[in-house]
Amino acid sequence: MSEAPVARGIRHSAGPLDHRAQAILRAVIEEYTSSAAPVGSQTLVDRYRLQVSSATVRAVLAELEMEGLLFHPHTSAGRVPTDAGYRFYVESLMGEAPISPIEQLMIRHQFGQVEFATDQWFRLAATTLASATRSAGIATPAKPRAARIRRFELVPIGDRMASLIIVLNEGTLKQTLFTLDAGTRVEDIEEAVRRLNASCTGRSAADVAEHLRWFDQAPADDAIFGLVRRAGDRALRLLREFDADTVEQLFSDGLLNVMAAPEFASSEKLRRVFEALENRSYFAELFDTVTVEGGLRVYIGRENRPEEMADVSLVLAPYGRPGAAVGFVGVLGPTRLRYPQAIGTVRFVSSLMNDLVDHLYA
Amino acid sequence: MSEAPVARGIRHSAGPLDHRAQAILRAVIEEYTSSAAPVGSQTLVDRYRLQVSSATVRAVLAELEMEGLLFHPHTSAGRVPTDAGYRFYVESLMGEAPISPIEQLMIRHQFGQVEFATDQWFRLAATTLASATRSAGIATPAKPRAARIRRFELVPIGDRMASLIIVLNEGTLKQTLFTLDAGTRVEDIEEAVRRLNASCTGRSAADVAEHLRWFDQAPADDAIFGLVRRAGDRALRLLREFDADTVEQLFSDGLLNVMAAPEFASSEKLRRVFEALENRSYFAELFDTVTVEGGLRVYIGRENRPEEMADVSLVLAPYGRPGAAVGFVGVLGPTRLRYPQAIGTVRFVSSLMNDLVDHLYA
DNA sequence: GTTAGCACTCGGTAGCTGAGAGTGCTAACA
DNA sequence: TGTTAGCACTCTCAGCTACCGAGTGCTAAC
Repeated sequence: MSEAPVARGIRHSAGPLDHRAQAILRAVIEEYTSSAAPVGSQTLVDRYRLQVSSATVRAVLAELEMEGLLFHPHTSAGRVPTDAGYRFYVESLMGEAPISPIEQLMIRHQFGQVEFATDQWFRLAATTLASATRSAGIATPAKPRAARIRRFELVPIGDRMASLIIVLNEGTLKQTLFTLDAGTRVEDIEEAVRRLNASCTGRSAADVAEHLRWFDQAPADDAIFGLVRRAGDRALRLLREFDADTVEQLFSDGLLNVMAAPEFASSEKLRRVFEALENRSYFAELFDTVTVEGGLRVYIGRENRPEEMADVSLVLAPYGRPGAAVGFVGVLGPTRLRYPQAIGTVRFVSSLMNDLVDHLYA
Repeated sequence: MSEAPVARGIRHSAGPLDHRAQAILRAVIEEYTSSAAPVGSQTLVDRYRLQVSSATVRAVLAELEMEGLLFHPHTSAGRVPTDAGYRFYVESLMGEAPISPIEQLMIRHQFGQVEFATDQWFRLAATTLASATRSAGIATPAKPRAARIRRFELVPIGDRMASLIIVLNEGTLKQTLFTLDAGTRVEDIEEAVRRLNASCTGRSAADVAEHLRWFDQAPADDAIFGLVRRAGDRALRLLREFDADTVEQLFSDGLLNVMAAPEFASSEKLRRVFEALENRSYFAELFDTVTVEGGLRVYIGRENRPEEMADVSLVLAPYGRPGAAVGFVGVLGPTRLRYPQAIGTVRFVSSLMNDLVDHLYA
């Protein structure tokens, strides 16, 4: 997996960049970020109060190109940042742009609205990130490493059906339909649930498997034991599926913002990005390497492994509790991303999500 | 709302089309559907075994154009069907293509896999429709007109939090976090749940509101009554939101298929379609007019009200139980849709969904 | 009513040109 | 030694023209 921390200053290059070269690189990136067109020496002199002539700037640009931080689409075009250029910018040049107090207030207010709706948290996170950065926002719910059972419920629906509900430690619900034998009595159901809860509460999938084996020795014709065993088996399968599934839900919003970017006008590049998003295996892989301790990370262009993501950047931050449940929030946009804003916003939203999760453990 | 039934044969035109004209219209549409390029007279003669010359075909094409069923992008291009042309084709010309037995089997098998996972049904429907028609599939879960409560649960999470769970009649779950007063006893919670269940089971939001008023007269300092009242209020709000929200969930899959179509290469049209999809109010409106009795409907191009949807067609079918819960499945693609297949597939999938819902009421 | 023949229309492509943007180099300068 | 003005050079892009070919619509003959 590619190493891509935000705040480390490695650069494999010939010479260090002097102050002026850094300032010019920064200017190129910021200009390109807003204009999406190759940047020429004259433009830089005009707009960035450089106290030198365009000829000097050209010399520096050539130097930056030698370093691999910029490139030339063709002879007579201006310069465009390379992935390495953005990386250097992100690590050493940019100032992180904290989100404005007014905007913070608005976002906090929105999160206040869904304080009690756990299943809305991550959706709101994605939506917020999308609208604040005018890029795509992505988010996953906080997911426990190994789910633990807090409670079972078995609610009859119609004559032969019941809804088997499993409440997990963090309040997450899992549900499955469950067929009842004809004439199953309500008291039997209640007793079965009581026994299930007595023996499974607080246990993980592995533990539950262990405990269910115990029921195998019970008399096969006992209605209650039968129920317990079947419900237990079903629950076990559900839990194992849940545990195995790293990216169970990945919500994204604001893909329209990305579509609007001129680099994706041709629709073919865009299509490939969408494909990469739909194929969640990349994210599963990513989430495995981003730990809560590691904090926020930035993946620029080709640093993303799938070829389809070569033209986009990803700012990703985990949230939650390392030992317990972890989720992710992030921003996805063209490599020409406004990194300071994107990083500031992702950091802010992930801290909000942290607060929400903390409430569950208070 | 525009009337757009599948199987009615109204056409406001000068003269009726003779057999040959119909055959030619059909050929144009089927050719255009697969080639996406304007169809010329010679192509028709070559590929559709018409026993006349291209000159004759040209005369007929001109006639069909007078009727408003075809049009000419420019003088020297072939013919392209108009929305009215497709409509006539759908209503009078095409044979519905039932889905192949092998494919039926495969689809049934997939649905068998999620038989017990109610929350997966509509997702699978959308995915199936997308891959079977190579267009976008859309689906909503079956939603009761007015939700009725089957059971309450209040499961403590951490010290001061609980998860308030409401099981609705069809087994749907609603959940919200709930703060507990410090030192709330487990027995009190259990008693409160018992009382809530006793007075609310089987009731709709309106009924519950009525019954909760009764608790207002209870002593304010009684811990159990306090719990009951707060939980009841919260539940009520949740139910009302649920009832008010027509298009709570709209799942779509296979938008990539639509992106691949040449008519959407320019990405701007595509963007507008995506916008229309994201803005669910159109679907809310649509779902209100499509009744279970009315069955499957087709909306072609500009028959869709939002301007953004002018270039796409929608095949939509309801499923579920008229009195109880209704959901929708459908296919969305370019107006150049393979209507026979799309309609056949939507019909098949909606009947599968019907079967699944029926199990809940058996 | 059908067909062959033909003139005509028009979009798309290829090729050409000039304008403009931006470079890299060089020689002069502080 | 670093900076700058000047200039030739390169390459894209927009606009123009010419041409090809697909396909039409009309007409006259069958």
